[in-house]
Amino acid sequence: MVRSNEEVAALLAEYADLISITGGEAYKARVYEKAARAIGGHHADVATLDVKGLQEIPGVGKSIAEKVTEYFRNGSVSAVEELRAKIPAGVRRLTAIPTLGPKKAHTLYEELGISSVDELVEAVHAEKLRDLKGFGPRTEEKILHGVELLQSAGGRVLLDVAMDLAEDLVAQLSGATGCRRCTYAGSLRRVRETIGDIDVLVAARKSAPLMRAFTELPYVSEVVAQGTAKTSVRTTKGLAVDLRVVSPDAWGAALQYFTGSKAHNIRTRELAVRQGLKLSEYGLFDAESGKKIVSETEEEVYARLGLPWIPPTLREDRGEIEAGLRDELPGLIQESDLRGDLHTHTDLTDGLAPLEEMVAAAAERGYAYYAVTDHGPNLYMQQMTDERMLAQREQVRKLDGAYGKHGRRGGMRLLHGAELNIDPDGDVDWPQDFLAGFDLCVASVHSHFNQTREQLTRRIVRACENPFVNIIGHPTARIIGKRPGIDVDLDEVFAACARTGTALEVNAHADRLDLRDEDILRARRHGVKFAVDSDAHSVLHLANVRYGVGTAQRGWLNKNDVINTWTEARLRRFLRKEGTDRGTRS
DNA sequence: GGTTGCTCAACCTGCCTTGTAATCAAGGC
Repeated sequence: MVRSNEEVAALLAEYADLISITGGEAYKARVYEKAARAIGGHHADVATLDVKGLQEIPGVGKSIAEKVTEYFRNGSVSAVEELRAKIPAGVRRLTAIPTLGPKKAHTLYEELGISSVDELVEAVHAEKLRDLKGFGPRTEEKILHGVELLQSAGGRVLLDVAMDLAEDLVAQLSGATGCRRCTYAGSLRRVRETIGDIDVLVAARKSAPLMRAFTELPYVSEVVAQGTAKTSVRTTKGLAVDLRVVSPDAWGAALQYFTGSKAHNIRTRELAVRQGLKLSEYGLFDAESGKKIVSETEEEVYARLGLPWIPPTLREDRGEIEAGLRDELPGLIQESDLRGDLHTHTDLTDGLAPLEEMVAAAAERGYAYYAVTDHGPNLYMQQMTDERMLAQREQVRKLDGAYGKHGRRGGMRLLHGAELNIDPDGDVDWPQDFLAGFDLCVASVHSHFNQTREQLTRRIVRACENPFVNIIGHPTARIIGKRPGIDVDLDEVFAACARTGTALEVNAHADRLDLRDEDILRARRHGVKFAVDSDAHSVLHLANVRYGVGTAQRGWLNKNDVINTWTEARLRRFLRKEGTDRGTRS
């Protein structure tokens, strides 16, 4: 995301919160929330736009456009400052506590002057809340509990953690009495990079046995709410899980509804309304007669709205409705399209498994080719030398062809490569004559993350211009929840990649997912190619490519965009950087 | 406050589920 867009999005979101806390018009708050999302996801830098240009962003009208330009002119927005003066920042933070919304936060501030989480905890212990209207002993307990959760878990978990739990839940509930169908929905089904809570959906005639089976699972530590339609629990690891039981004939409508996203659902709902229909989790109905039209499958629901079935990874209101109406949805890349993995490690450097084991596991996955790319010598802790790298190459050449592809002839081909370190100047580990011996090179940033934007941009562009660098590994170097991405002019990097025939990685490791979906969308417009790689450091990691494929789908990639879906011959041509202005090797 | 259909007004997805005490707030997609 462009940094200035991020700033403006945060400012507008804050304004929306302040409006709801001060009891302003609900619609007004919603409009600012919507504009914040639209600007956050906008492809161009909003700092470069004037009022007219800003108004072309959907959801941004004259008033918001003027506030944005005011922000870039003065560094602040007077309307926001006025509300900030009324409501201390800490009050807004109170609403992050589960079960405590804007109304209660406002009451706490107005009546007791509470403006921070610490003050709130103190007030609860002093039993000051009891005199307030709407606050009872249970509310006090819930607030303390909510604060604890807020401070321990921090909310969202990584995709792989959520997926492991969800798949187990689905397996368990599928075996329960009366379960007709069971799957996970929500942001997990859309393969978002982090998951706030897991939504599990079951089709059954009677809900009670399912709810019971659910709450009795061994890793359920707390039942937050239990009803006939919905039960919410928290697991021993602090994850929130909702189970919803729906009637089997409403399965499609419910799945569509609970998969979201909210923004996507708003759009589908609008489509329904315009056609005199009403869409809810119970089905698609005639608005006048109330007669149910369809609800059993997602395909039927979408079809009746005039849409093809939309893959969950696209359901973010990023143009998928419009594309669907024109019947121009992309043919998304699938995991089965991957013919190989181009970024993996062995125990020669920081991997856990020896070469033979990694290669055997790759062959097991049915790959047509597989690249071994251990770290070069510039990451000092890896203790790499020319001799060790060349010895590995010899070993790779010997194994090449020894592993069959599903037992068929013409076995999996092995590529010998390296993951080079892009140093602060944009140079990499070895001189060109040594690099020429590799089949491919991934180059990545591993240190000096705090250089200036100009330095970082130049650094990566120089790496792209190296005729032996084929893939930029985890391009922003972010670690989700731990380290933000480097401050780099991605548009300049994308242009350099397109110009030099350098692919960008979609690193599939769940704590990286780098590039991220939004940036993939932008890069694609520059004509960049991608490599969806596991960056596996162990046999188990090879399977992480599923998250990379999900992320690539969220970036609207088809298989032609991804070099490791190509045939070996086409891939090798790309690796030689032929036909680009860096096609000087070989 | 923005958008839509049509010049100013109507509409905004819209309803469900749950818990708690307050006759409503919070949270969900």
